[in-house]
Amino acid sequence: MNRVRPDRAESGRLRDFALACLSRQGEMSAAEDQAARAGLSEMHTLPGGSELIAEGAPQHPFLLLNGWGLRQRVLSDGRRQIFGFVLPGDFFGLSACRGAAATAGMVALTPVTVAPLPLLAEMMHTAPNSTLGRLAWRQIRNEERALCDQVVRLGQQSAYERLIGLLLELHDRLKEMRLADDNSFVLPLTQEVLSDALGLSVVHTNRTLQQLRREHLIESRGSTINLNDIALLAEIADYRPVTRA
Amino acid sequence: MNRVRPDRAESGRLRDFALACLSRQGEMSAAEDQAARAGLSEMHTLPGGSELIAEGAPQHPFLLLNGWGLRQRVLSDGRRQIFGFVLPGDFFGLSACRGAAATAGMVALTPVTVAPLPLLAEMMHTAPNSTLGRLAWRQIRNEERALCDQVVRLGQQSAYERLIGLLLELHDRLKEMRLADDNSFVLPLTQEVLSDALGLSVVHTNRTLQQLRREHLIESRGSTINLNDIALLAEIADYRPVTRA
DNA sequence: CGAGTGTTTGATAATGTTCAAGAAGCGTGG
DNA sequence: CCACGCTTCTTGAACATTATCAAACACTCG
Repeated sequence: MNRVRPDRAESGRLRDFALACLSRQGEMSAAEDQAARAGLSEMHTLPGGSELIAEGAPQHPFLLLNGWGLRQRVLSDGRRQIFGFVLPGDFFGLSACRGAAATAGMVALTPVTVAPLPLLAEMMHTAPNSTLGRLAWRQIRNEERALCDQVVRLGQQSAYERLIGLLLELHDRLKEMRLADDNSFVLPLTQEVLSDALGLSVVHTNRTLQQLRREHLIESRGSTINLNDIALLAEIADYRPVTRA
Repeated sequence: MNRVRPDRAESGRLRDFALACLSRQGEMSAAEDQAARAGLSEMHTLPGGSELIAEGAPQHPFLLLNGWGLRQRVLSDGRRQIFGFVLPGDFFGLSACRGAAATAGMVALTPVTVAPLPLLAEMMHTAPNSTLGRLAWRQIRNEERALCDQVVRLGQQSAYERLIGLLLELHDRLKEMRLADDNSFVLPLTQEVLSDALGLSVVHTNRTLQQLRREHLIESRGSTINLNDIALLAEIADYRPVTRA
């Protein structure tokens, strides 16, 4: 495992980011704060492509501080389905059943910085009304909600709608973490990854993206993507904004 | 609400079934047993088509004693995606966050008999290691697992594979509840419902079913369906048996 | 029997995939 | 700074899968 510690300035920035995430649902108790800081002091960076959780393996809770991950399953013939993306500020490695095997693999898409938060799994069960406990449950619920959205996309929507729906979801989630502008964000995904998430071939994803660009619904410079008319996009894809209460 | 109480013989049978479901994960404490019996004494039957939980509405925990339900979302243009089916012995109306809005609607597909179990939502948080608490979590985890399976089906599999995968899942789950034979079961679904679950048109579902029959992989008499070679079917659909530990 | 719902069929069209190859971008080492 | 190799993106053409439309048939229930 190619673990590296982020440099001093970066690690300070990430610690602040983490503490903001952790107290989004309310102030942490002294004990929680201490546990969180202990976890944060162990933050480390892993290269893109690292497998953070193997499907079916036991899992431990982490907070993603930087970079993108994804949750996936690989079929025996090599096909891959991506369930969703894990963004900075998301917790991962949580399960409703303590110590249960992971139902999905978790892989780093870019280099990622993560911090272990073993207490999260504990508090989820021992102190469900604590700040950390509530965070953990909220994460599980948000994941369920995102999975449902994914099912609807794949089951009922056209390539065009699927792509729009996913872009809107990512934009929403990044904006909530203050990692996106009002109508643009950095999308570090190859078209192949996008395709595996949307259940499309790479070629078709490419052509659908081109169509969106031709229609001036999106623009892209490098990996930055611009959503030109979010209200219109949302209507096209029947998008329901995430209520991440 | 067209509530009806099941007749005496039926209600006794269902009570026994429920108690078996409730103690599958271990014996209930005296308090749990009492709460369960209180809920069971309020069991009632609703006609097919009843909406048991509205999407986005607050939800309360129930045990499904008889009949089939489904979890779905309806898009604004009328398209419907079915997330999965709720079978006898399943709990529904549970959420990781107490009092959270339902992420999916729950509708009775056939007439259903249900029993309220308000304690389940409580114990999930207050006594996570109790028999009922563990049951509740297991249910949430199983739902997540089933949702992932559904995403893989819709995203990566052909109509042929999807249909097989769903039939195998239903058979497995029914068998676990002793509601299916070794290789046959009653499938009370119209092809339209099946289509909305599989993300296919009714016509295509029909033709795919015919193909399976032509190849002698399945047989059907009325609504009873026969899986003729489960091992082969499982291989075709890359099916992973549900570990409902 | 008649109405309604569910299933089956054929013909045609849309959507998406595969294959193959070329162009563009990007990091690395000389 | 350039050349090289690699990955990613783009394009065209042929093909496969699945949807849509329209109609006939079957079954059940009142």
